[in-house]
Amino acid sequence: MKKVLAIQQKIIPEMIELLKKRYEILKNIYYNQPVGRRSLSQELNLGERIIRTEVEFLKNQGLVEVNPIGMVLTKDGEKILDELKEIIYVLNDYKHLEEKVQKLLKIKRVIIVPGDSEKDKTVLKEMGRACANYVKEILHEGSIISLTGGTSVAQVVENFPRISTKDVLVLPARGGIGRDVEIQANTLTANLAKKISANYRLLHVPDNISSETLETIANEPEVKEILEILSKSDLLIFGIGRADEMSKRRGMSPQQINELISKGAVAEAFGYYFNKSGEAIFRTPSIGINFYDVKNIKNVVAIAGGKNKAEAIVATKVNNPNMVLVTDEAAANEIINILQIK
Amino acid sequence: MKKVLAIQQKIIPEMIELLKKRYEILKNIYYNQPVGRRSLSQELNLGERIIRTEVEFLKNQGLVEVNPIGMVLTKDGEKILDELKEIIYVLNDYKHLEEKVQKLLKIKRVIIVPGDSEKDKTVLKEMGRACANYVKEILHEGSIISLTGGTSVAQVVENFPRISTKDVLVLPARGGIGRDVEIQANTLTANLAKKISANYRLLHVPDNISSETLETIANEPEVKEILEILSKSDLLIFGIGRADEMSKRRGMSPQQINELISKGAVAEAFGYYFNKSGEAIFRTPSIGINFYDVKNIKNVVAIAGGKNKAEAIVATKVNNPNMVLVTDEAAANEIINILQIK
DNA sequence: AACATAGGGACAAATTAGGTCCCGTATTTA
DNA sequence: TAAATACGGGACCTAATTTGTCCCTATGTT
Repeated sequence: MKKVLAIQQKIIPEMIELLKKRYEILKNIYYNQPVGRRSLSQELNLGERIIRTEVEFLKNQGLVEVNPIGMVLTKDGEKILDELKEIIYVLNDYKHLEEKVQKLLKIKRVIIVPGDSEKDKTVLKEMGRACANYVKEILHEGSIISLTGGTSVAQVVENFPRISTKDVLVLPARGGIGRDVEIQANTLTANLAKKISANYRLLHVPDNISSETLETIANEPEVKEILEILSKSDLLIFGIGRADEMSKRRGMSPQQINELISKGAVAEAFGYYFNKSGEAIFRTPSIGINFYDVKNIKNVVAIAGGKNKAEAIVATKVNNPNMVLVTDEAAANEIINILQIK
Repeated sequence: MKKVLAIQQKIIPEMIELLKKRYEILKNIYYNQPVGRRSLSQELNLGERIIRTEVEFLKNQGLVEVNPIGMVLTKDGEKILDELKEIIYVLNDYKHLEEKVQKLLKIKRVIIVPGDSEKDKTVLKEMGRACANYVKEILHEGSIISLTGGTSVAQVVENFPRISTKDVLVLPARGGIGRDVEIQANTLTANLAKKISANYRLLHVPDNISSETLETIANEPEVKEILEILSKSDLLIFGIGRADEMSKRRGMSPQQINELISKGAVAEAFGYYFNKSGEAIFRTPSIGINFYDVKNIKNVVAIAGGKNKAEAIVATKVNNPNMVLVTDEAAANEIINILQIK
């Protein structure tokens, strides 16, 4: 397969471009269906007419169905889309890219999804799906999964296939982070547990409270119990954020934010802020998984994409050789840029 | 590979035409190099401008080199051409075609080359090369190869790779057939022998002589010896011709030709004329391999292409289940037409 | 009932592809 | 040695295709 594609790239490169274009269109229809011609053209930055021509073609090929309410992929279309992913993967030599990033970050594995999640929302969905598939593979009876909040992890949950598991427990990695209920760790925990028919426990802690209150809460028997189980979790899924964005989203005061940034914080993950060297220089006052425990967890899966997250990804050093990173093409290339210049 | 191509046919069907076009161009440059733009455009029945655009592209890809004396394939170009053959092969599902024809003709194997040798001279060359490769594979120490004359067999010899063999003997299957020295069995025998550094013997017999003289010659000790070795040959390569064409080329009298055709002769091979039912109804007065011996030869390789040869191919029944046919796409399709209607 | 959004029709504008002729040059031929 | 041939490349015009744009009617939503 690799050989055929290499030959084709040499002899009919236009067609390979066309292949990518149609793949993008199919993918976008799939993730937004039912969707109209005009919104598609906006999403893809392609002229309306172009979309129209391509859609007409895809319709003739029986890959999309055109209804008055919008366009939908047919069964065939979904199948082709799935098969195209593999082709695109090989075409862009992601395997090679993955290995490169994996070696630079000195982690267990990197999974790269085509595209740029900043520019194309479906890429984030693909990342979620890729991550979900990976997690599904390593899940086993008795697994204790912990996860953080955030839009990326939300996509993992969203795209997690409904499966039935045995004796699996899902926990939030931290208590009450973020304001948007949809992407809070607790919400995601519950949703994932439902999808895989697992048990779950939640951690309810108010935002931005004093350290004394925090300690009191942490010593509550019920909370304490969860924290104990949490430290035994064998699978952690977490998103990586930029320090500037996350501190704002957490509702920190401008002074605090300034202090944080001036101290060199560039990344945030599971409540810790990291500087460029990968040192944890600040901890959000909350309860949850302990930084020093993370490095002993058997499977640590980070998810983050987009060029602007690259610096944060590089900075987030959990010092766990078992870490797996799910990211996108744009971030991967930028990570290489950052680390190879040094 | 098959799967990738199947997906691509669904999602970028335009690719196939383009791929074939560029393949044809590369192939034609290769077989005619150094060649100019204009003669190429004539050869391929494509506009001069279109050749120009394509050649410019191929030049940019580093596949052809453009000199003042003409265009030449680069090393890369040759490599790509070779690899493209495989793709074209799978794309057109020749494997399937080959099996179909093989079953219809009830022979051992059919090897099909893309294209139509009537319209494109390079196709005949490809057939020759394909045949040569097959023969090369089955050659072994002590092989006795016999071959007929004709343009097709000439291409086999022409495209035979230079190899060194041990104890191989090459013989003409028949004496003195045809006028064109270049494609006489004797010439081809000598040429092939040189290419594979084998021994050879020749059969010199004048054309169209009386049967008495023929017998006298056949009893000459030297000739007799060759005929005896000939009957022991284990590899026969022969071309198949149309009865009408061959009888003319052999210089038969109009009366004889008329008689032959009215008796239903449609095919000629190694000096025998066959009717539609595959019965040998006439034998050219000459000496050489015996029809009834042919069916006992271990490897019988026939080569013939072009739509108008299909009928002759079907008619030429040597009743040897070991026969292998090397032909082109056009003939193969026509053979199926003829035999499936019945 | 009004509104938003869907696909499809239509057509001009823009771009691209293709046909044709010419020119300078290098090589072969007379 | 000179003419002839065949080469690639430049130029230009035309045909064909692609693309942008606007409008229309239908359908589902508020």
